[in-house]
Amino acid sequence: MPKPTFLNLPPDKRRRFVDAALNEFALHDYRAASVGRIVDAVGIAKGSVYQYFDGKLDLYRYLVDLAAETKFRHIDARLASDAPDFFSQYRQATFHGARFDFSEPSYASLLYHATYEPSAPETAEVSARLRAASHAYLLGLVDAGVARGDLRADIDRDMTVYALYQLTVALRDFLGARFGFSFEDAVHAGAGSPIGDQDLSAVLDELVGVLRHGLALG
Amino acid sequence: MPKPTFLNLPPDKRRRFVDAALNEFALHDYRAASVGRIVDAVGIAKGSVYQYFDGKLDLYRYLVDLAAETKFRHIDARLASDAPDFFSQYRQATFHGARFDFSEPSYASLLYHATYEPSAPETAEVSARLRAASHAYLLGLVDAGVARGDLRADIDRDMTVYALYQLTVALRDFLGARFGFSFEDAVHAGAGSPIGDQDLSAVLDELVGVLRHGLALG
Amino acid sequence: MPKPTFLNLPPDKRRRFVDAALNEFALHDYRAASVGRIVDAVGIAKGSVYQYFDGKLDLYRYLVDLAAETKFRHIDARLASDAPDFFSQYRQATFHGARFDFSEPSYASLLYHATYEPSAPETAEVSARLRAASHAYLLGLVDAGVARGDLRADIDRDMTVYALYQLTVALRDFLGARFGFSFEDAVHAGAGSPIGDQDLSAVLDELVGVLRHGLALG
Amino acid sequence: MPKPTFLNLPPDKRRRFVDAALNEFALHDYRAASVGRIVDAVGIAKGSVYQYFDGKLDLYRYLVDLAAETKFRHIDARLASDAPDFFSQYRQATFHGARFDFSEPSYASLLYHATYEPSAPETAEVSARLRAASHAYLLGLVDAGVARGDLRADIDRDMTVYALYQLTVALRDFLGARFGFSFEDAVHAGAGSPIGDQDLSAVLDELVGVLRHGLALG
DNA sequence: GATGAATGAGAATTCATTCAT
DNA sequence: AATGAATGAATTCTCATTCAT
Repeated sequence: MPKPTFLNLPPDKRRRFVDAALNEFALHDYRAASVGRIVDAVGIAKGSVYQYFDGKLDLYRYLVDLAAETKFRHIDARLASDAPDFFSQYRQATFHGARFDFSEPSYASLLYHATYEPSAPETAEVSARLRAASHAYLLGLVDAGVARGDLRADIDRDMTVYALYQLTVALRDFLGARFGFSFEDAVHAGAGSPIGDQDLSAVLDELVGVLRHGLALG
Repeated sequence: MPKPTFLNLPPDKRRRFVDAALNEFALHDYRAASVGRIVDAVGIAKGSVYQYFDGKLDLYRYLVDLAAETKFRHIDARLASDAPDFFSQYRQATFHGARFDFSEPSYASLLYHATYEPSAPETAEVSARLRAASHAYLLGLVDAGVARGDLRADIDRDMTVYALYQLTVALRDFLGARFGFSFEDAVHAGAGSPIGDQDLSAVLDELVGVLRHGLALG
Repeated sequence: MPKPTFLNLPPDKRRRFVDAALNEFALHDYRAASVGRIVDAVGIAKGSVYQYFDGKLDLYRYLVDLAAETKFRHIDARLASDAPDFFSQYRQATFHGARFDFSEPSYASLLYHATYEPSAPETAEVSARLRAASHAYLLGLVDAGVARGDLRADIDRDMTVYALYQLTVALRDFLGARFGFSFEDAVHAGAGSPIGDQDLSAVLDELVGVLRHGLALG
Repeated sequence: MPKPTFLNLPPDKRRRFVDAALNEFALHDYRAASVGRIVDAVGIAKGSVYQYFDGKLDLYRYLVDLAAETKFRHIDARLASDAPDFFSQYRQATFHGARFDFSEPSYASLLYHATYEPSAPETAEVSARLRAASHAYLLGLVDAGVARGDLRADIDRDMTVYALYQLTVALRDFLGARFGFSFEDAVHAGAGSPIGDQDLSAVLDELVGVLRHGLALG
């Protein structure tokens, strides 16, 4: 948890600090991220970080939570309120999630790292929390879909959630590969929507198609 | 690439070295893995590592390639030769892949780390090569499936491969979560097949069912 | 020396500050004591300490002097006025000193630290002054004892004082060891007289016996 | 415990390292002692210290043990073998102990610090071991004295040991005060016997006299 | 008078790599 | 071929003190 000192900071300074920290953790995983580089980038003293947070892990935890909340809020704010079926709901959420990732590549990369972070045992709890939040979100979607009759009632809910989660996360890599886009570069370059909505829509159509009907012929 | 010195090593010594190194990289990601711990485990001098390999990265590259080849060979050797359809082929490959992971948890953990390794920029190429090999393997399966008429002809081949790849890799986590199994513990404990063939089969049936027919009702 | 700011403080606030500071220096030696922990305990700003005192050393000096004066006053107030002999005088002073230590473990621990404080060169002068005060006190006792004929006239007065001083200070450790008592715990727990007057008397009888007649047989 | 690396060091280099470390811990207590200053003095890399020892605490432990053993050995080697009475035994041991302290002021100061070291909780065990060794040594002397009839049979053995211990340790300060001698200066200046045997003997005669017959007249 | 954010030198420790033997 | 001691840059974290508000 950030200390009061951090919360009392002038908004501009706080923003510059968060941006630099975000950048560092987007470009390097937990172990490789360096407190020294962050303070150099912001132009403050090393000790200040420890006035703001309890230490590197505390800062990391804050950033991951911040990124997750921001992304979820971004998505929720854009979901159509008229209840469509499960697949279009998932499609919408994924669409806006991807758009968020493009516009905020630092958040996206941080979350990606955090998802697979094995670089330090002390981060396990952070990763677990992040996964749990995503799973809960998807489980809600799936259960509603089953209730509404969009999904087969006999599916293994946990496995379905796992599959959806993995496919959604993997979208990042797939889009990168297909459209020659690198989130790492984007972290340096700042935002920019390098993949058009049309392209993104096409990919999602394909993905949702597979999810809906499977791969088998007929 | 291993230096000649390494290849000329007495097989037993070489094996002990590989085992210890495997263990280290299974338990820690690239950055966190320690050359010192490896030499301590084997009981050789630190300098020897640099007589065998160009450095930590070179050793890592060697181990990842070794693990990948070993796993692929293990799977290929067990695939039924009479041509089944795509889904049963994928099911078989995945089944034997999982069995391999259980019996060789060090290889499995190393490969898992390598798949998501972002801890050091210098490992990017190793990870990329590993992914490329897996993709090529799956792409072969998919193309054959399309040719044979098992799969719809209009699917996006790359996306299909991506999806299969992710779901296959994620199986590790899913099985761990469902059956309370930890690969990290297994690395310490040695082999042992903690999940019965029946349980594994049930999970794969479910997964293949989804892949075949999708999630939608009717 | 405390600055006027400190002396003008509302008595209650001043007391709370002194208590917290006492506690800190009782639990840690000079180097290890933390200004930050003190202000946290009192709930004031860090800068205030520097409005009250010139710095950590100045505060430490004040506390040591305060503790020494308080302890001496405590003892003097309880000494029987009818002049007994030297040994019963020393016995009385030591008895009340020990009682003071039990009832004010923070003062006691601070003084103990200060007696042996080598953790920072800048505290040397404080320790020296503390010793000098104790020595002067004991020297008065000894000289009176010689004058009165309680003590041999040919003793080395300085050495006698040194011996008395050391034995008195060491009493703390001895009582702790014998009765399983920890001043550090007492600092946390608050006062309480964990060693009964009877036990204390028995120990002092023994000590005074040795001082009086020595260790030799017959 | 020193690592093999340290034990395999060329004697000269090892000696230079020990000397520098001894100096550092003689001049500063555990907390205040700086690994950095030691390596600067020896002219080696910081990392080397961690090739030799597990860390600062391990090094400290080694030095304290070394100093204690060296001092005990020094004393034991000089004790007259013909069994005198308790008091002359104690006198001899103390005499040679003091001579050792003068000739090896670094050892002496280190041991003095270690005796009263409260500067870090992690050193508690080292101090406790040091005290225990001294107490055991003195207890042996006392028990033999009682058995031989040199000491009264009704003395409190533990208290007697405590008293002897304190007085012996305190001799350092007393001699310093009486003869204007500073161990800290001596650590810088190197050895030299600043106090003649005659002076030392006179002090010890006085001390032993008090121990033997007490302070009381007649 | 009080505040508390900023400072920055200093601490211990790690570890891949080198190279003389 | 093997050794293993030496390196030194890099890491996180601490804390008394200052000073603008």
